[in-house]
Amino acid sequence: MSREEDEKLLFPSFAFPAECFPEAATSGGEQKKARQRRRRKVKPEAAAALAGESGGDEQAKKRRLSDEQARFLEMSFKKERKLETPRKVQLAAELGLDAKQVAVWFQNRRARHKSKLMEEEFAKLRSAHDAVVLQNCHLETELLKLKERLADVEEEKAKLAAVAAATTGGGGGGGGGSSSPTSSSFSTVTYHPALAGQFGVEAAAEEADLTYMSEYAYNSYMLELAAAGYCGGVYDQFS
DNA sequence: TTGTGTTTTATTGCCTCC
DNA sequence: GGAGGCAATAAAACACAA
Repeated sequence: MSREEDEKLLFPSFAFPAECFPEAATSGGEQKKARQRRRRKVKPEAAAALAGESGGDEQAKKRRLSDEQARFLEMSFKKERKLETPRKVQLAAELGLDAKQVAVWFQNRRARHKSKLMEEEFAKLRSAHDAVVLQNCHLETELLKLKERLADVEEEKAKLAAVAAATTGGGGGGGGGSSSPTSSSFSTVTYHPALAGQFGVEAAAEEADLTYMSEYAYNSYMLELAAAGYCGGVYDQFS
């Protein structure tokens, strides 16, 4: 399985944007490609060295470090990520290893550390991304509810206008001063004249923008509506 | 036991810095 | 130009399920 396939399996629905990898976008990217193109074999002399000078019998080709050695190196790594030469030589002497082995161990340890950090960073980015997707979903739902409510209000408005036209046209001053409009199907909402303009033609475009509002802006908008007396179940949480 | 996946140790080639 | 770092990779060592 190739590395790319592997990564797709691990991170199926996520791709870092190109700007996350400035080096890949510049000559560094070419560098990387060149490196990937490279295919090498272990040189015969290196292979022989690995097999041991005595003809490569039972002599271990790769010697695993003892637990003690590994623990000691790990402690050193916690103290300092990179070794000055004298410290490297000292460590090697203390552990009975080659200075080169110590250098290689630190090199590999730094690589592991870096990859772990990247995994953590990836996890953080993914959870932030998921949170934004979720919030977007909530906002879309809210938008739908608002649109339904708007339609109801428009309908009520039309009915009231029709009633008003009928009564004024008939000439009679039909009894009593209190004329606050009410709604049978939308009784928790007080239709506020000051808001009438907001729910006209421009309102549709304005509402569409809700989808892209930040949570803060969205909440502020809802608070404004609540303060203006435009209250309903949907807005209860904001008032 | 064996096939397979993962981890660890080591090498190679390129780059940067002094 | 040599030393040291890094990315990519090879291959041994190890873990473990079947």
